[in-house]
Amino acid sequence: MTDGVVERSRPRDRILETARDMFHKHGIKGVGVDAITEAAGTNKMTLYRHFESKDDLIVECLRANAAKAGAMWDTFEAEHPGDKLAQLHAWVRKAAAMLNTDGRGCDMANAAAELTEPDHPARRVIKELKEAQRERLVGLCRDAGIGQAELLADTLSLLFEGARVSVQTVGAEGPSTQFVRMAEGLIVSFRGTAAG
Amino acid sequence: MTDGVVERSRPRDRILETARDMFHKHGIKGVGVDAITEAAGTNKMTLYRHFESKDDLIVECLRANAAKAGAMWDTFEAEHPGDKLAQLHAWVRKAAAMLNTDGRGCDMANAAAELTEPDHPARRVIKELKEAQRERLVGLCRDAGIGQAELLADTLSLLFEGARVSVQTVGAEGPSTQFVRMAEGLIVSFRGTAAG
DNA sequence: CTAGGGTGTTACCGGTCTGTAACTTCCAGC
DNA sequence: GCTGGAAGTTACAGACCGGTAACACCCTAG
Repeated sequence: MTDGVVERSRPRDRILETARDMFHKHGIKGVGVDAITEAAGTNKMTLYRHFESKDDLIVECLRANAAKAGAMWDTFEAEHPGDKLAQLHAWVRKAAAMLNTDGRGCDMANAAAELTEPDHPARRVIKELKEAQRERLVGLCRDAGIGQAELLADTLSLLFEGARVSVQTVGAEGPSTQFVRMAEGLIVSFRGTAAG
Repeated sequence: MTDGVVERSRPRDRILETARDMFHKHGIKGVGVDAITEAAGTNKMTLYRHFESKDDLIVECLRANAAKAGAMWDTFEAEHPGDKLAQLHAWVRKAAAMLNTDGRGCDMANAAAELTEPDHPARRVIKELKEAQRERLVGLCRDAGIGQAELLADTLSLLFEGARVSVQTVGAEGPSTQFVRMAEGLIVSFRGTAAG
């Protein structure tokens, strides 16, 4: 078991953290609540005292993931204060780094692939959080002075999403190795036509 | 139940077809063998006479999917014989059409998201089939006289893959609506630098 | 008509799943 | 030291899972 995040903290936090890790590694339907609580060093009753159901736990995990991703954006601003173009390049580098360090794709995309029920509570939060991320990337492109900010942001976003999928299907030595080149080329290309 | 593909044909074919449909709609772990056989108008014993295990059935479904996708490529050649560039544009149109008619992503990508065991038999065939598809797209780009054929093919491939994921997470009205524009723009751009 | 293979039926195995009940233990605040 | 709430423990319910055994059936090839 490499899933033993059992530091001493409040049981709810340990459950949430452990669940995030295990859902990410093994998929949502690939992990039972028993396995989560055991790895978290607690028990099932405690889980159900803090979360209404497994579905509720899933939703909370997705929100926690989004919060962590949001914190990543703040580091871009901190490292390149005011320089939006540099932040965009930082995003590209960070994205590429994730492709090489994590063989699993985006948790939200994976969750959407697994949870097919149209009215599953996770589906609406996935949509909501993905849309928020898109807004953030669009804003970055726009503030970087790029004309067709939406189009560039969407293109970069789809490229990254596709690269994560590609890593999961053919591995990190496949088409995803070209991600940085693709992304940087796109940014250059869009900057060229930036008739603001 | 909309999963009733119960035309009269040999049980093995019905099982395979039904399983493909149900795996696609509900995910692999979201469908049990009982549900498949019932929808296929047969029973579990017959399934296990034709397939070694559920995993074996999964693999056969993926291969059948790939075969169907392969047939699609043949229609491009049939509709635009010899004209590789026209075939490439046909691929773009076909890809875009799939984004609007099918809210679920690529079966292989979804399977890779669900089947996390590193040595799952499906993983190697997913990789193998995806690599074959890549070869086909690279070949098309190259025969269309595009200089950096591999890079264009990989870029288009990642874009499409990402668009399918996007449809699954935020819906068909999200960034995927721009797929054709992105793809066509890329082809134009790569054709411009086609220093053959 | 008959033989035999493909198919259908029923029942079952052992395991796992989410979720709950009833009870005990621990520990911090007063 | 006492108390109250949070956490742990055990057992269980009810459903579903993949997979198998034993047997009855039907339909076609000879």
